[in-house]
Amino acid sequence: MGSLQMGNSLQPYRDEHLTMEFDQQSVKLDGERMTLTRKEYDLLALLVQHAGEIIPRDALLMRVWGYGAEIRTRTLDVHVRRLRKKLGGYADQYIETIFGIGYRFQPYRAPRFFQTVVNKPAIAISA
Amino acid sequence: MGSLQMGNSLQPYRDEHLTMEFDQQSVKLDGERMTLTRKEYDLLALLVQHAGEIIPRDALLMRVWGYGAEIRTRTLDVHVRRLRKKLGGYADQYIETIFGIGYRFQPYRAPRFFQTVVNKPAIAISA
DNA sequence: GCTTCTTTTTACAAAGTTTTTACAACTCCA
DNA sequence: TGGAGTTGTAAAAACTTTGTAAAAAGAAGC
Repeated sequence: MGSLQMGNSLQPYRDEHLTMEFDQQSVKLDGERMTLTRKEYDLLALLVQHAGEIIPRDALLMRVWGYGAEIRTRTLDVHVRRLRKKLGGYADQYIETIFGIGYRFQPYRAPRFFQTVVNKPAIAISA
Repeated sequence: MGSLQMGNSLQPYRDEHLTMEFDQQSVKLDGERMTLTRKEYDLLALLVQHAGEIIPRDALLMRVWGYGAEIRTRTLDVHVRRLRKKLGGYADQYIETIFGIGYRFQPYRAPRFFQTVVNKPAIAISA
């Protein structure tokens, strides 16, 4: 408990093109540092930390923005868009839209056959 | 916002070709993930959860759509059709029309001779 | 004050889903 | 076997959700 970074000392994420070191807040795409704004980083980090799992919009808005269910906003969509832009050609590969539910980050070339990760719920976080 | 499932942590359904995990909202046909829309999923889930039992139209319209008896609509038929399409060659095996009453989901190769399952009423749910 | 960068909102377009419509095909029973 | 009632089906319409560009609002530094 009571650590400076509240429970964010997670293992780095690493795949063919993307690496993300949570303790340094550094993200690299094909070796080049991606400069993300605070919200962009928070959003990507949350998605990546639950790679392979669907995260509902409610949950993203709650965890990244602190918004409750009553708030109606498009800021999540706009941030997803900017993340995708910065991810360039890999955008579609990485950030998947689950219509009517939310988004899912998929590790590079994660086989599409296995849509969910073993031993983890399909919907990772609830709002 | 999206009301997907309310506390339905039921046992998964599993047979020769079809598996359905209610807590993950995942449906697989011969190992391949079936992508269903919300209403399609809700409808199939209700039918599968009462496999072998007839569910009247009224009950389906009430439980999946919240419609009362006074509402006249063909949306149930259309959704059944789309489910059957996605079930491919197994459609007739799985989703049975009970003329004048409703529909019944039958487990794969469930014997047609026994029209009702032991210890269960022929008509599962009432509206 | 201005300037720059970030975030949110607005307004509309695009995509996806659900319902209705219209008619064809089927079932049941007098 | 004929016809009323029920279900199947394709296509259109209605509706909902997501994508996108641009403007507005907010925050931090000079």
